[in-house]
Amino acid sequence: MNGLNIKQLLDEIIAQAMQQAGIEHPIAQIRQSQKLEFGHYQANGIMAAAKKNGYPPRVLAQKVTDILGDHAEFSFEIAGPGFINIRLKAAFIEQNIAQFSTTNSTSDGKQKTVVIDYSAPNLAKEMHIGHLRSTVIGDTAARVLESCNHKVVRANHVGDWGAQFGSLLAYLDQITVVGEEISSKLTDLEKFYQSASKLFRGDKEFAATARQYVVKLQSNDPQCYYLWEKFIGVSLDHCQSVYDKLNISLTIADVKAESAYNEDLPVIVKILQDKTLLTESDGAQCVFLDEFKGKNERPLPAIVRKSDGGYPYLATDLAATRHRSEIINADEVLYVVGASQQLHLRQVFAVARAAGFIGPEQIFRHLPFGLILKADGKPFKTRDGADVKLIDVLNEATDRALKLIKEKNSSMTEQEQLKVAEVVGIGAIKYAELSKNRTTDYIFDWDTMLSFEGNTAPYLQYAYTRIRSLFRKSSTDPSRLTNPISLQEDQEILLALRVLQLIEAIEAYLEDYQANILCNYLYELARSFMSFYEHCPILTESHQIKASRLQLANVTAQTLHSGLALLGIQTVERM
RNA sequence: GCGCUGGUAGCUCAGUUGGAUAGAGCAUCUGGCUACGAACCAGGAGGUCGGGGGUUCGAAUCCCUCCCAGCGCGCCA
Repeated sequence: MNGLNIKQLLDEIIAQAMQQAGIEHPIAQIRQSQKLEFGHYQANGIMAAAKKNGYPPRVLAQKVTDILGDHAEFSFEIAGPGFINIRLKAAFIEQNIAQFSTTNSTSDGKQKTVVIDYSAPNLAKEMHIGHLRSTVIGDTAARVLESCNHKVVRANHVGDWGAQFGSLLAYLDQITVVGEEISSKLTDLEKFYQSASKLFRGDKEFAATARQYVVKLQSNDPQCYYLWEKFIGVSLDHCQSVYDKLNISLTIADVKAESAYNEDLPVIVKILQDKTLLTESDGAQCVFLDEFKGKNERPLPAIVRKSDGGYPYLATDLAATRHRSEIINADEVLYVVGASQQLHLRQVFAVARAAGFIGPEQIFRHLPFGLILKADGKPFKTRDGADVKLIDVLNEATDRALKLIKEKNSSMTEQEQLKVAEVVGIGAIKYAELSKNRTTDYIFDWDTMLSFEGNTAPYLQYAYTRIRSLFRKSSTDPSRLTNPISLQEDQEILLALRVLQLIEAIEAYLEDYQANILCNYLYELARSFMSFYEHCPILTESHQIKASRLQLANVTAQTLHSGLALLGIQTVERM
């Protein structure tokens, strides 16, 4: 974003004044104040600097504020042990809100190519609740980076290879009559998976056949390959329908499946061998790096080829690093993968670096996330121990939203109600996910997850509809508003300031891709609007005030809309 | 055993990298709808920040130690 970053501006102004006061390498430590009585922003760096230079903190603070003098845009006040509380003058906010635009983008000018590895369902299973986090978190990162004009490569590293496909293909072959359309057998995927795995467990003959199919698949047997391709196609279509319903920006074109790296696997091993990184251990080809220790301080291998000649997923992941580094030429690669994979990914990155697959300037980074748990702290499963299907969660969400809509607003057409239920229900799920700290486990409870009150997506969406309603009521076209915004009431000033802080939220988000920072920002924005809306009449005011407040409401709506869009959450005109 | 996470209000979670009297939502209590939309607003109550040491002007945050929970630690992905 290249809009005004107030925090950054203040950082420069205060640091410069500190320097003039005799501080070397000053750090102003500007923060948004927690309480209004401490101003809009505060500088916390005076005390540390004073300490370091042997001044009494308040004396230094005085010196700095004297240098700053009677500023046109800010007022400064010394408080407590040596804080400088900063207040923005209304005129300053008015002037900047007039230039505000949500479509401004990146600052530092450097466009990066960022690969984001996310979602990555296993095609041998139906998508379940466990896929929600990676999918939603990764999609947000993709949207935010794109909004900052970076080039984003979405990489959906789907599992489409390996032993678990043996029984599926054997079963598919068994139930398919020659000449019959295969996809008709796969209309109910869930039933298909269950039948296949039931046979695999209960029928020894079938299990043996299934194992043969694994071998056949790996040796590119034509019939087997044909079945596999069909199966993968149907399975991917199923995933895509979930993505569409969830409003995820992934498409079929973003799929780069595990099998896509099959031909690279021997090459990877060869390179490792040529670089003398390989050691044979118990028949397996391993890379031993000093930094990895297993149980009892034994060296921990990264196994790139198993003793049976097969390749483990570490080999595939290595091939993927090479592709992303050398072919895509990524500046940064983000892996949105569960926290339990941490050691694995550390090994992947370390081996890839040792082998030269990753250049020294390239950043490969794991963005871990925790588990979704039940209220009792155990992993989230159905009563009989099965995974909860993602599509069921989404349907439950829209059903609940629809029910609520029917209670609250029956004037909409059936079709509109359904549309709004989708937007509200799906928004609630995504927001519930994104508003929590990425790295920790969290409790999934239907009622809190699908709550439509308080700090939730519907609250933000509701704020948006209230604004849209204002424009309907007053028959005003927001794009025709050209009048300036005049800020009188505290609620107006705080709301306008919030709007201007969007850029700070985005930059804070990009530090560590913690979406809850964006959520918190949007929630505070919506709250500020609600407060303004209650306190400041709009449509009943004189022309000038009315126009100003409508203008302020309009930039708020734009900010809510584009902020929610970064999270992949939509808005509606009515709800 | 070793490593990585985490332990904050009754519940679910924040806490901008060391700042002021630790904040939200839900639940609970008190007010506010012949509506610029009450999916809301204004306010109250609720805390030994797992325990104990330490570092300093200042600690939920950094260090040490102990307790508890989750995850990971050679050929599943």
